[in-house]
Amino acid sequence: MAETPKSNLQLVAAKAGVSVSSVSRVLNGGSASEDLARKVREAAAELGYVPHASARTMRTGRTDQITLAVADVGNPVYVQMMRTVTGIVAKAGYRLVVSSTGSDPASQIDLVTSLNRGYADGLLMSPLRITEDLVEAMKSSRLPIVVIGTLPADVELDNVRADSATGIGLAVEHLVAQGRRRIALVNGPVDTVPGSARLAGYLAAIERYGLPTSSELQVTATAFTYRAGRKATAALLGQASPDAIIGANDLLAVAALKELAAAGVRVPRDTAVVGMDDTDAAELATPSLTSVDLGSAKRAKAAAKLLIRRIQEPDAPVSRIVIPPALSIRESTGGPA
Amino acid sequence: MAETPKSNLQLVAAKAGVSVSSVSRVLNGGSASEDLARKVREAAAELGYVPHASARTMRTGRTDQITLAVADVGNPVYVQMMRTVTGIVAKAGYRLVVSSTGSDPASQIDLVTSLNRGYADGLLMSPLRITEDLVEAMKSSRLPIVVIGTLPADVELDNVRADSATGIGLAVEHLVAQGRRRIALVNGPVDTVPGSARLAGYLAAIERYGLPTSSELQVTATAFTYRAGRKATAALLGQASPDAIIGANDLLAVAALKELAAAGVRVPRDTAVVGMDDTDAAELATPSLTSVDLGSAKRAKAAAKLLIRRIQEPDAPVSRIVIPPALSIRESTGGPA
DNA sequence: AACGTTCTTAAGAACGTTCCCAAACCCCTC
DNA sequence: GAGGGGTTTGGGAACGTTCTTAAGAACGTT
Repeated sequence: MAETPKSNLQLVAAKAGVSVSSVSRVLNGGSASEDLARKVREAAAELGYVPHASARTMRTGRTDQITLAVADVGNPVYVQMMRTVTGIVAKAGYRLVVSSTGSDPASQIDLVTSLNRGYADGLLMSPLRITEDLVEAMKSSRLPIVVIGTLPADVELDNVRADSATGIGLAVEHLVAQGRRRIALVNGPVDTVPGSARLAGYLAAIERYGLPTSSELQVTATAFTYRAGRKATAALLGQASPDAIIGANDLLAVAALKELAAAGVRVPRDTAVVGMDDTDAAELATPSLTSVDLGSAKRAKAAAKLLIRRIQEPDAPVSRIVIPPALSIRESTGGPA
Repeated sequence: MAETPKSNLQLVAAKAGVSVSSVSRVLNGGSASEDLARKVREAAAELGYVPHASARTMRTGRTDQITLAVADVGNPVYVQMMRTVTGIVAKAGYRLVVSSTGSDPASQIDLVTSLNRGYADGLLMSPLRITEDLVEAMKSSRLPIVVIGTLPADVELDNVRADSATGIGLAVEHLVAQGRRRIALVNGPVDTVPGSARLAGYLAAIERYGLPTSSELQVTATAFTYRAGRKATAALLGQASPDAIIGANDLLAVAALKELAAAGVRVPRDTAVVGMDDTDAAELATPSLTSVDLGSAKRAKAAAKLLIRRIQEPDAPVSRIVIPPALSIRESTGGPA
């Protein structure tokens, strides 16, 4: 390989015949005579000088990195968030470090404490499960953290949340308007933040419309994944015959679509299906999937901006932002092809 | 917030009543008397000491970070790679920095040179387009780079490549065995590495089986995305009536499925469809998608291991690994439901 | 009791940068 | 031509860690 020699300020200074501090000044846009600036720039270019990130961090305390922690890089809703956040963060001059934590609270606590190691200026996280310990760790962090998702009311941390309850309300309203009455829920684990929120929203909406609230219409997948969704839907179909199914996220809903197709049930004629998150997967499904847009892209965008603001103004008041849901109607509930 | 005080070795040393170097020694597992070790550990725990990453990097030259550069975080094949790499890399004690470069060569060159800033110990990249400049930049990098994808033969860099040509051969063989003869290709941009490889593989296979090689059977999408795939397939159907379509990746193939459905063409009865990459999207599609497994997970795994090895032994001989393809047969070519 | 050996601890340099502060220089005015 | 202001440049400390080197303590040997 055509080795680029390792270079530093000192070498550049020597080559240009000036002092180290002058090189630093020129390269960081400080005031300098034209002659000096030219010499420095030439020497730097010739040596292929690039500043050493850690050394700079040490001196300035800034890393120009932001960490995004997600439970599962394979979940399309996180993919959507990553895509959005990458853009925002890059525009503000930060690099994005993506960390896949799994759903385990312990590894998330690790992540939060390791933030104090100083390899990021801030943390963006969307925890699936929130424990007291995690909240404690987040509160005592020296570096800013913005949570994408719901937090207990008394926690003084910036956060951007969805409104699952209203979102499910939209789905139920839409289904009821089409004459559906036996509306089932294929949920993810209820000990997770989205899982519990969606169950509560479902129950509230069902009651509001005076629909049957049989426990046979509620099943819980072991995870928010396609595979778990297939199993849960199979169990559901074995114990009830719903005329509509709401999946707690798009993957579960797509799984329901596939399981219904395998069972010979026609969608939407016999059973309508609604997903949540309105990810790419909803559009790609066949039939395309009506889905509750919980604003994941907007949430990610708002959270990233919030974090960047807080890094710049650590003492700004705590913000809590709620992104309102919307319904994207597609074929799986009789919408346009 | 319950501020954790900022702590460093000096504070811990003062609290324990010992020297800074002793604290460092104890915490890094060097030899020390039991008494000293105990005092140090107590003081460290009490202050909630965590070592400062950049300071350590400065001294040791290691960052414990590995960067993975992908063109598009939304492409399921990259998602698959990310998932695999995250695991391998974490097990070896590295954090993963994911960088979304887009398909622009300039930003990839930026990335390579910025590697010399020293915020990662190595780079894993899967470039869509390879230019001379990019190759030059990669060759002159001081830090190890492993390329996932095909490189010009004379480039002395570790790389792990797929065998698209053989992969397409498998697809064509499978289709021909079912009596298909008008086999179309929905390709991505041909100025990309996968795009050109797939076109070449397609042409070779078509010729090998003595099939008609009409240019009307070949269309090129503007990108490897669903949306571009819909347009390209629509154009294809306007100019030819293929009895099979090969998509250059799963997203293009899913787009073809949807476009065929919209046109009232039955899959696989009228037209069979094959994708490439064998991602989650293939299984989730309806009908489920036969797909050429180009070993993306295996490639990512091999590349990550190669990079870790090279970081540890910079002078190891250059490795070129080829992962053989396989065919996952599903409903879209008449496979099992 | 003096000396050598081994083990434990401490002092201090170094990594590459930024930035405060002081030195050097230039130009103008009296 | 000496004094003053302003601008340009350089010296050197500091960030927090690791690691080399050396000093000191403890112990055994002659």
